Amino acid sequence: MDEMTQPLPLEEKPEKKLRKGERTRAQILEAALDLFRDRGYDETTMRAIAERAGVAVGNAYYYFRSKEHLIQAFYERTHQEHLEASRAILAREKGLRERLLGVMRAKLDTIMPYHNFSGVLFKTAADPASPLNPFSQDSEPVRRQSTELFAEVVSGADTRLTPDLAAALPNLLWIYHMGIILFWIHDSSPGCRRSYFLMERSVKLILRLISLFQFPLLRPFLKELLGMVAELRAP
Amino acid sequence: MDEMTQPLPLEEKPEKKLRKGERTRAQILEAALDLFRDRGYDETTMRAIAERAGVAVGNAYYYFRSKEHLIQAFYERTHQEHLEASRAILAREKGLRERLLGVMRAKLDTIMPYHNFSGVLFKTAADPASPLNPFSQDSEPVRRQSTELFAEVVSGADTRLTPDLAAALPNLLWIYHMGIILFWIHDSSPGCRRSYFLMERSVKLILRLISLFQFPLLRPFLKELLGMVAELRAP
DNA sequence: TCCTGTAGTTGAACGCGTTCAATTCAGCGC
DNA sequence: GCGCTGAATTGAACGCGTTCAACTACAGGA
Repeated sequence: MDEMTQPLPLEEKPEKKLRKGERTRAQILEAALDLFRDRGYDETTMRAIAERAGVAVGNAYYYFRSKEHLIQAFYERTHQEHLEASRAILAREKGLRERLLGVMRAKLDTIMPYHNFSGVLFKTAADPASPLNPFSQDSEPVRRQSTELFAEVVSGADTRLTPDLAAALPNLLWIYHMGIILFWIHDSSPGCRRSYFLMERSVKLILRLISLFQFPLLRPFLKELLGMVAELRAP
Repeated sequence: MDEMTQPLPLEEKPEKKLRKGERTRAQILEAALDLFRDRGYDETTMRAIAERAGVAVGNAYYYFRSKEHLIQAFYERTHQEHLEASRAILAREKGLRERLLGVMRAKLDTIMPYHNFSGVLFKTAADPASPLNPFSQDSEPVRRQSTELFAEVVSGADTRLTPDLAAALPNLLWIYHMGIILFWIHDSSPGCRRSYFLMERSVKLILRLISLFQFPLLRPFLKELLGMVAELRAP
């Protein structure tokens, strides 16, 4: 119901119709999200979206390159919601465990309302050719923001970490959180409680692992793990 | 080039045309896989498949419920190829490291020719509603066979393992190998060498981890990890 | 006021996956 | 041979996402 996704009025010309295209774009997006929520993605046609928005089919393609790109708008919306929910948690909690747990729980809470049709959503997201897939160039901003969030989870905590581990953790945690989401997508337990269970237990395990890595016995192992990740990130 | 995927001649009637439908089915599948490999999935039309198979387009739908179901045939075929390639390796190698490395390398070698359209493969596989997704009831047989393969990798090795770890390893290794495939799908490096690199390095790490778990210091951690996995498998 | 270029808009048309009523084929009892 | 039944096969047709040549609206300079 709220106004547009990327409302960037660079030049403030007249008050009312500062850019006609932006209004049309918002109408199309709103129509699409409404229909997606009501009927599901596959059951919503571009013709129906255009009709509800009061424009011709071709016009929708003037503002959104494809039907999938309409999903991306939704995707970014939940992403923003998660960032805001996380900010409150990170301002409150200081322990690494509480911070990670809070951010991960906020993530699941944010996407929970959309579990029904998340399948189609992430189905397209899993395609390497799709602009929606989390590893693509197209979604680099969202990925970077997300990784920075985990960087703040780590850096703002009162836990002491070795520099190399602290540097690698944001990316490792981002991959970890993708794994939890992948599990959640396939989770059909009531309320997705298995996903919450897995998340809580695995967060516990991660913190245990982190503290274990303080022991000199495990340092070589950690070194090798971090070396591998570093080499993969810089081909 | 070889003959059909599921050649199960239950009744041996005449020699040549024991079941006409089976030949047609094989022709369609062969045409589809050839075209998928040469042009990719999206660029291959059902009309092109039918034409190459020498049948009408509707006939393809008599044998395969959808274009996606043709993927499943591919999935099972590469799976079988991998099983056979692995058998030779497991008969030869006795070290756990060599066995796991060999099986994982065989996996990548098997699916490499199809890297072009593997994206679509995982795209459909990621949809929880799809019968193709690796966690579904429908693909349980393949998943079980695959897990049993990793069970043989572990049980046939000369490495000594604690019983609880040995019991959980097959499932953990199956999940690990899914992760490698996920990386491979998004790997655009020449010859997918990054995937091979990740696989080799991570196999090393896994064996290091396994030997580390012999130390009493890490036993509680292992216990907790195995406990979590067990609880997730039996909801 | 007219001209011109750009942003915005249209809808017919294309190729696709998929469906299905209609048709042919193959095997079997008589 | 005949008739029957189910398997196999056909191809036109449907609805879909997407494209694009053509059109309109409008701001700003001459």
